[in-house]
Amino acid sequence: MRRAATHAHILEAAWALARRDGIAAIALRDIAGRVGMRAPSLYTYFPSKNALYDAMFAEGARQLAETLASRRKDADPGETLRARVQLFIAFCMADPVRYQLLFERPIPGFEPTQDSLDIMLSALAGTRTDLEAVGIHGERALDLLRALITGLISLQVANDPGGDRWTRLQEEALEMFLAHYAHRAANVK
Amino acid sequence: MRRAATHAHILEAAWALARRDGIAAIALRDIAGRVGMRAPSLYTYFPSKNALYDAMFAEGARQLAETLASRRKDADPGETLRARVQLFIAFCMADPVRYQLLFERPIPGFEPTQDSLDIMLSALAGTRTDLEAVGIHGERALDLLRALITGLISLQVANDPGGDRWTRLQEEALEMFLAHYAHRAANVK
DNA sequence: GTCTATATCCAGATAGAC
DNA sequence: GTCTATCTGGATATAGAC
Repeated sequence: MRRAATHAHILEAAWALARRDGIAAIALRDIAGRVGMRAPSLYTYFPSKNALYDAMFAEGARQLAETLASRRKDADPGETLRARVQLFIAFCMADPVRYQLLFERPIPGFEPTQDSLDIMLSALAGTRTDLEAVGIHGERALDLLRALITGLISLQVANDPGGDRWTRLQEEALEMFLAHYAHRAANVK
Repeated sequence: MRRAATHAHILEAAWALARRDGIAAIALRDIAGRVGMRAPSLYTYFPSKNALYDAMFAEGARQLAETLASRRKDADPGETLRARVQLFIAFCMADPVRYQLLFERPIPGFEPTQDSLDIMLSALAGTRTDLEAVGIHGERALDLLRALITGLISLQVANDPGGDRWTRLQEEALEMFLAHYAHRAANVK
């Protein structure tokens, strides 16, 4: 359908502008301009600006789900976990604006719908499984790993965009995390 | 002077509104209303809205500097480091909007002046010293510790405001970090 | 110093013609 | 489906009277 193509075209324009001006700064006028339309015509495709944001969120979440599902599954579960972390960080750095939309709350007044959040949750659900495969269980461990990864990414995006000052620490960070739990397990024995 | 008092009164009103509506959403009308003025009168005290933001930034940075300078200095340098981390996290959680202004870039078009940034830098300069006191040197270690703390705080603020799901992990996180470097040092020997 | 009035600009959203 | 015209509401900032 032509309609679906135009729909996709509008989303594409929105992403391009978001990457240029920031996700919160995109204007319907400009998006419309990019696809050869006037602003009111967008309302044929999206009932509101927040609906457009929600479609962007859902699209990003689907991309993340695909990316993480494609991770290399190694016989060594530690390698599988490493692959997940590496893919996740690469995904975030490949498009910082997408990262911001998915993991921060950059737009006052916008919250993703439950449907879109569900896509995100399903994308992230496998982390627990990969962690348990290396013998690490529990909510605390999951939260600590998330904090470690989040910290690396957010400092990277905020303070050294385009560089690798923090992302290059990812292997060391993961080793530190794994050693911490290996040590705890050994002490329990 | 009356003038200094009014100046402070305006800043106070700005903080109150920022905490209520978000730092990027405060309107000069509302700030003025809170201090019994009309919007244009604020221009007697601040030449622009960004100048007001900059004054808020500088104020927050001064508060951070005071807080960290007051940390307990223990005979055990590990305890001093722990105290610094604990104070820093408590400072951030005590006012998430202030945290956002100081450590994220929540306002499009606003960047703090060099003078204000210098206050921040001086507030944070002691971290390296405290780290070196426990025998941990180098930029990588500093960056990794920063990532760990940043991750805990940003997840806490974003996903469990008012709770302690992540901040309660701070001791474990610091132990993990210290053990990592202790282990590396032992291996080098 | 503070006010009213206004300039200037921007946004999202809707009505209704074509 | 797309357009023009408009509604509604918001903002920062300035001019000039008092």
